[in-house]
Amino acid sequence: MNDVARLAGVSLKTVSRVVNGEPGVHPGTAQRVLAAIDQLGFRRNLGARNLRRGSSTGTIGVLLEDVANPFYSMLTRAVEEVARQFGAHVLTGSSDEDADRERELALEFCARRVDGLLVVPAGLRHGYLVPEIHAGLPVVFVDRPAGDIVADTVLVDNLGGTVEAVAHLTRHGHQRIAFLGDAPNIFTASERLRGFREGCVRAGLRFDEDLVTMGPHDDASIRDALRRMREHPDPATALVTGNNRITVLTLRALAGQPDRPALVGFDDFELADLIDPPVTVIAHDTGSLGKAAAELLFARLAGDESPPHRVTMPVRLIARGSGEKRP
Amino acid sequence: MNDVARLAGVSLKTVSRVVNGEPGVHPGTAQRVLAAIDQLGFRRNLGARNLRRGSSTGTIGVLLEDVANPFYSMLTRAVEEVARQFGAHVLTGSSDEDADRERELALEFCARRVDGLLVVPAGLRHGYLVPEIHAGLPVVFVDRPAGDIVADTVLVDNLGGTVEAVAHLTRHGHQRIAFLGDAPNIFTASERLRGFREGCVRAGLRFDEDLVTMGPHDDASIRDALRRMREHPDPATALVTGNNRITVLTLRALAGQPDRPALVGFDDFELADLIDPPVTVIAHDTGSLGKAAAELLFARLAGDESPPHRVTMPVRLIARGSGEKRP
DNA sequence: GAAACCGATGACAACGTTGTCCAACACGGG
DNA sequence: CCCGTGTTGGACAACGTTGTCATCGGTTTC
Repeated sequence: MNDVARLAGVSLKTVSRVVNGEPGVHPGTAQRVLAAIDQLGFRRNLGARNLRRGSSTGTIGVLLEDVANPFYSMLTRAVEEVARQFGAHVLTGSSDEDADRERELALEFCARRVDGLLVVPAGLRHGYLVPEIHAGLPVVFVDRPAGDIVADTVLVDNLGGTVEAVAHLTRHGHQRIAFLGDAPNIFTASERLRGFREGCVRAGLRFDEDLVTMGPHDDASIRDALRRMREHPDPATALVTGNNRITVLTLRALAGQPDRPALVGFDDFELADLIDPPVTVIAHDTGSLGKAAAELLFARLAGDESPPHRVTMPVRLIARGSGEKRP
Repeated sequence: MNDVARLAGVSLKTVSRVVNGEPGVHPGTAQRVLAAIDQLGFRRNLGARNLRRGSSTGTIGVLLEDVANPFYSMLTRAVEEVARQFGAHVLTGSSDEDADRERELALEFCARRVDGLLVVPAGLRHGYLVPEIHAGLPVVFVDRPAGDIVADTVLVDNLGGTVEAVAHLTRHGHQRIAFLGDAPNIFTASERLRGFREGCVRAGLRFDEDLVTMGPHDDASIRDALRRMREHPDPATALVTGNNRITVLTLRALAGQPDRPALVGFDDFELADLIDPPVTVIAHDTGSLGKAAAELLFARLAGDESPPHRVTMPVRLIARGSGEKRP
């Protein structure tokens, strides 16, 4: 900025005035300044500006498990969209379901003075965020609640969704239903398991531990679980899968096999309708989830001081066929 | 930091020393300082630190079309991974294939003093980046080259891929092959069209304009193109689709139709193997693409001053069945 | 016992920007 | 001719941090 001032033959402050469009600069002078800026390729340092003005950085941090997972990338996109409306930008970080990494990233983002944080929590302890929240940093938890603090949270109706999945299968005559869920320390996984139990109870089915396999899962563990469920003395005729990744692993394991069980998967996914048979899913709008969370965050930034919200987004069953096979 | 100093009864500088782990601080003093830091929930302001030290911000910007597109989210993830190794973070922005928005985002990121920029260019003019590049900002273009400047670029073998797609189809007896491509102003789309032509020539086929339909595409335009190709006096028996989105739209349009044409799609996608028939694709490793680009960027940041590189990543045909149907 | 040295600490300027305040100047009215 | 007024430009401090250098006890060394 000094160089610009020198080249234009004006003072530093005048350049600042021009850059900020403040009134009270002679048009001719402004012209000279702009020319100098152009010639030198000057770009003002937003960091210094924010420091001096004490203003916000116009950046929000998004912490999630893996930006490459379609579920989260849709979420990120929705958040970016909202952020854009508010003139903000998005810093993303993948925690890989590792609480330490999540914490590390969160604190790093705080040190960069993000205006707010959107977190899909991996860990269960979030006490480390208390000082930040206390200092005025808005934090919204998405998809899973914070472990040990109360804060704004936007969830999906995990329980209702799995109850509905079981109901759908029983409506089509299934009595023996298996559940393939993710690691039980993950909130959504345990909620969905709870919903599965609840669904069984409501349908008057006997809840059978043998038919439940929780993760973490890979190709082998899925095949294993499917084999056990097939070889059970009273085998399952249908199954509920706990998230999009498990559903895909299951579909791959079942591909080409005769006598495939009926299936309802939690989470919709692209091409679910093109698989044979088309996959019935419990769908929730990931975009809306991200949008709701981001809007909540920006409402806080705009000064909303009401007590923490806890929003649950609805889910809906999309019947495509895979759940309708008769036992 | 002042508050911490006061609380600990030391000078500002001593706090700075503790925070930075500089030697020469009495352990007892350091203890007091750390206690004060903890009590006040102090977190140093990285912006101010970078300003004073003139050091880098440890942030790189990634500009792409849409973070929600699986192709780009895998790219982002790979970039994030490399960035992490170098202790950097990632600021993402979706340009939505809009050159103005891309420019706006790029300049905004520059004002935030990102250390480098990874760009999947939407526009064709990148002169606006020249001052920045000249000022030492490394920029790597990914998936598409810059319009009017020379810079590091990491591409995919678009031409070779489509040539191979056509060859695969002709090997299986097809003589009439259609091409469904994206908007011709998009580099990858025009390259792939070029490859398609080239493939036809090499196979000794007559290149027929009637069988080529370029985008932008939506559901209706795809159905339209498919209808035209079916109703052609000498109809196509096979088709090549120009990217993952077009492939999916096409699959959906063809679903349930009798007498489906053989198909080879550019870009691999999840579940391609589970569709009936499994979809033969020209695959390229998006992760490697992002990794290569990010590594190039960080090499520049580490001081590599060699002339601009232009890397082309290989593609490979994954035959799954959809390309093998006899005409 | 003085000189030299060491470890611990602090005062101060500076990074690039902007807000506050004042100076210089031209102009018009009395 | 003087004063008020409005327009334009500049000096200076401050944002939160760190690098440089100085200070100040206390200890070792000759």
